[in-house]
Amino acid sequence: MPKQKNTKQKILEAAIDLIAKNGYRGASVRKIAAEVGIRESAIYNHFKNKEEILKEIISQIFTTPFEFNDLEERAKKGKSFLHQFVVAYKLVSFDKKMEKLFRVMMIELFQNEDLRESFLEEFHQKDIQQISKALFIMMQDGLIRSADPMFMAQEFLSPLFYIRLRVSLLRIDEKSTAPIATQFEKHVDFFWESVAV
Amino acid sequence: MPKQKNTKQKILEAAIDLIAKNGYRGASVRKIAAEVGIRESAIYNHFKNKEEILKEIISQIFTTPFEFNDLEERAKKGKSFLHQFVVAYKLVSFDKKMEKLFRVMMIELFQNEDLRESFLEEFHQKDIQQISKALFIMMQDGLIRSADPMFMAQEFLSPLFYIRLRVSLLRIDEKSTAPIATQFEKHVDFFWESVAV
DNA sequence: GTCTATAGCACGATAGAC
DNA sequence: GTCTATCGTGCTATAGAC
Repeated sequence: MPKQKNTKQKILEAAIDLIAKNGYRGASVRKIAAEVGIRESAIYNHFKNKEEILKEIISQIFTTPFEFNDLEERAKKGKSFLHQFVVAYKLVSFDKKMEKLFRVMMIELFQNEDLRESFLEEFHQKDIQQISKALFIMMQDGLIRSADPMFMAQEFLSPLFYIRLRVSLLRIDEKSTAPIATQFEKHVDFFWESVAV
Repeated sequence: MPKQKNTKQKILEAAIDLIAKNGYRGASVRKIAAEVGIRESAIYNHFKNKEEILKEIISQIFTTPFEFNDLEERAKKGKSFLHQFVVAYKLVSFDKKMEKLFRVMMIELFQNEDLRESFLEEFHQKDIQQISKALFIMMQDGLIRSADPMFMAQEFLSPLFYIRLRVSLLRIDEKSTAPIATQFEKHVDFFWESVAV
């Protein structure tokens, strides 16, 4: 089934584009079909209804991108681990596909309960857990001062989220992100200075 | 014109409620009228069209709540100034009306260019400027370490924003915010420990 | 300033031919 | 798997009576 998958994929991509611009309600089946180059009725050969399209998109959002399998070893390096993490975070922030999915997430977050739960449990929690694990190791090794690792992880991550949000907003209007792009790295410096022993 | 204002106010309140739930597109003139208890056509005696309702709501969002006229004096007190700011920030985060407006802002942020500009220029910039001014004074007084005050202000504010976002999300589903509510104050402690000389 | 009535359009979805 | 045709509904907005 190579052709079917192709059309289904096209529908999903068109839907992501349109939802990222106008939200779920603004992305009508008509417009999605038009963008793909088929009729509305053809959509229903690939998805039961409009909501199924959204559900499949939402599942794409939370394919957690930041996972280090050798976390313990990396954490021993202290600041350079955090730096690596932020470089990966920055890359995702500027990746076109991921940026669109981020917009979809932010738009629908307040209107879709499933998405809210995934946000709090996956998006939020998974990063927190990974960073807090690393910070805990750094505390044991005496690299950073002692504190609640979970809370410290949130202090580390929330400025990154805010920068990402602003990057996303600026790029919608095609404004320059140059002054903001360096803030990712500046944050690591500031944070390390804040917690290093 | 006491009666006219009353109806207009009711329309605005109903619109805020509905937009906070379903977004601008989901808040139809029909539903707004039904909630107020009048017919759709009557709405147009108070607003030129649907968009005018949104514009008036947006203007309400950015009535900047955090302004200290005696900022210089307060800043000299160091941590307790930051604590005062956060208490005010927390109050706004839990205020019912402000919480609804926050939801409206977050929902429409990615779909409304005017709102985006106001967000970046008012919501973001105004707080940053005030906090950075205070931090600058603290640096001069040797209370905290030296750094770019604007950047440090952002490091102070962005975790607050993230906590506020999570509070807002939890409250939609009427989940407990008890564990999260204390994070506002914990953030001040953590931040002060990070920058205090 | 409210009502009834209605215009004109876009929406999601289905039936049935090819 | 795509098409044409169509249904029923909800939408914003206006006209005109009261």
